[in-house]
Amino acid sequence: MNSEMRLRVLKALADPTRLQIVEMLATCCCAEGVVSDEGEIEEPSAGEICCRITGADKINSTISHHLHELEGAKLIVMEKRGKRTVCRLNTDTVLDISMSLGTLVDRRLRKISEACV
Amino acid sequence: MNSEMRLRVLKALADPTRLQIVEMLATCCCAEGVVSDEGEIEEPSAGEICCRITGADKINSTISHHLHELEGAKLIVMEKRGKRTVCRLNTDTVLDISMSLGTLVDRRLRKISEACV
DNA sequence: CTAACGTTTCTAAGTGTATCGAAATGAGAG
DNA sequence: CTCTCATTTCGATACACTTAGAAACGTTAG
Repeated sequence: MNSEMRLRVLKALADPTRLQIVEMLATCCCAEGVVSDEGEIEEPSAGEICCRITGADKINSTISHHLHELEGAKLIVMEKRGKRTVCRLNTDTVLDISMSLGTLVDRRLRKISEACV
Repeated sequence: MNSEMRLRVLKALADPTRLQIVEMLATCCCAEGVVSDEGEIEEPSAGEICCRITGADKINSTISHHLHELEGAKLIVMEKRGKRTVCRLNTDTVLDISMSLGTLVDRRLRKISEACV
């Protein structure tokens, strides 16, 4: 990850709504691979994310804007499925930025980071 | 680190000038404990940081503002020494935010994080 | 004491960005 | 095709933040 992208990721995370979306995607479905009754991985649509964040029943332009901001920073992946647009966390980018910050200050993390590559 | 503080740290890092300051403090002096000729750890003053970032010979209000923003996010520690104000990185906060993001997506990091406490 | 130095505070200007309502788009249902 | 639903795009407003210059502040040197 180059310097420009690192800044973009940090800017994307530095907003309360967007951070909330990322945390929600991380805990509720993608990281652990939660499986639905039908045996498929649950991936919330933009509208469902909006519902959980704001309580509104329909997606609004604000959440749509934030989702595309996160997509631009490669923090999430969006995929059109019929009428819906499903979203999942891009765990690679989250790990990248975490390691990028951690290796600034800790030699042990630097070794772990190298070992993970 | 609570949610409010996490957001403040991310906002502090999500600015090119401030990120540059943090990276500079991490690489040039504090993380490795670089030692000066006099046998003391080198801690740059606000003016020296400004010089390295902007090339200006004197500190300007913009850099001063950014330094206090970083201090408010506990990313750096500022200490008055006579006329100078020396700065050093607060490695604990950098590690905290790194782990906070990493543990969102990776079980292995969660274990490392627990082991480090 | 005064002068010089490093830094901070104040004030103002300009930029960026979050937010919202309304209109537009696109896909599926009937 | 028409209607509905999920989402995006557009346009406008409001707020926060970066930046910069000038003045003020505290400290050290002479």
